Amino acid sequence: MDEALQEFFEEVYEITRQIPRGKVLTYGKIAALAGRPQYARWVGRAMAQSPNDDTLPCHRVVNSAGQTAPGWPGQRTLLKREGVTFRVNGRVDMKKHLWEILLVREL
DNA sequence: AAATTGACGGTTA
DNA sequence: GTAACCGCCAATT
Repeated sequence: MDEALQEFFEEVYEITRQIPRGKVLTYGKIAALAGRPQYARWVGRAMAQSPNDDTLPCHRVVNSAGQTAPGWPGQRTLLKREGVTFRVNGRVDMKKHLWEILLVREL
């Protein structure tokens, strides 16, 4: 694993930790917030290898279409449990729950 | 070394 | 509204 990429992963986790209950962020947004707009796929990789840390709400990360992670049905349940609503097509109602963060980030 | 693989995204049809 | 296409880039085959 590349050193810089490892650092990027850490930042991704840090950002993910700050997503409020009932809100979601997308892979692309997180990547951009971490300073690497083109690394959306690596955010996904970061989640895939993330330990089941209770301080890391990785279930609040969906793709830009509002779709939950493939191979992880439980994500839907977790989100619903904290008040996230889904549309009929099975996607998260981004209009309501996308976390609008304007820069910031201290670390 | 070359091709394939993703918890992805924006544009186009 | 959906589906296909192309760009992305380290890791894995």
